[in-house]
Amino acid sequence: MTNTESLENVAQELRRGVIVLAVLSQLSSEQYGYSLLKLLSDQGLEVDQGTLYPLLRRLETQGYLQSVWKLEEARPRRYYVISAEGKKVLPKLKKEWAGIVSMMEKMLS
Amino acid sequence: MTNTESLENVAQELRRGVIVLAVLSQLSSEQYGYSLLKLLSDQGLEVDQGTLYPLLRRLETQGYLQSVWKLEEARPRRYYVISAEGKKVLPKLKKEWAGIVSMMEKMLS
DNA sequence: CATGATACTGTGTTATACACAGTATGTCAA
DNA sequence: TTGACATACTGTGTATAACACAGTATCATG
Repeated sequence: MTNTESLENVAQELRRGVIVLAVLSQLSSEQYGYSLLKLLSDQGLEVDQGTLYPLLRRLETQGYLQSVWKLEEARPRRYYVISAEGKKVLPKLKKEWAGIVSMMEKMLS
Repeated sequence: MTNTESLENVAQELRRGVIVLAVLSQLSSEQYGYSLLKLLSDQGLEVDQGTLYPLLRRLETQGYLQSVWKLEEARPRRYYVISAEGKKVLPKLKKEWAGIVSMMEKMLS
């Protein structure tokens, strides 16, 4: 493992934590996996397919997301939206995040 | 798994990511495991022993930390400090972190 | 002297990210 | 029209890491 790879790993760990929050926050409007992937990367969060798709399924299993297959479009797509449960959790997560940010601000200064 | 537990899990994921950055930033001055544990929790970051100790060993293996046993004190303690490699990586991680924070700020607004 | 805080090691389990492979359709330019 | 590339998803295997849990032992203090 090279040094740059190793740094990349640690930096990755940092980014990893926010993926769930990012996904939940973006799914207030309906998205399918691939469009969400693009939406996130547009905003600066690069997520691998092999990470996002399993994550979506996991969050659905945990009840934070709902999904439907839409077959009427050109190409069949599985659309995800935040669920009622997810909507309850999201503001709590945002608060948690704000807390982390201000904590780290103090710690790093 | 109850709902509160489940929320706790997701919130935990969020916190998890910053632990490495927090640890590296705090180890500019020498600390032993337990004192670091207290130092972090004083600043609002609760980390489990079973998480912190393995993490310290891991970061040492990866070359970001150095450690020495100090036996001369009342009780033998393993002291950790950031290594030269760690000092190179830390500012890069801080930048990465700043990037994540501003990205999430946009995403959540 | 008992109790709780301190201080560490080690193991097993589970969850998770990610790599990798595979499938298939749409689009567009040469 | 065909080849390449983007789109869009599923599924499996593996390495890693957090965390629970257990165990050990010393120090401080009421």
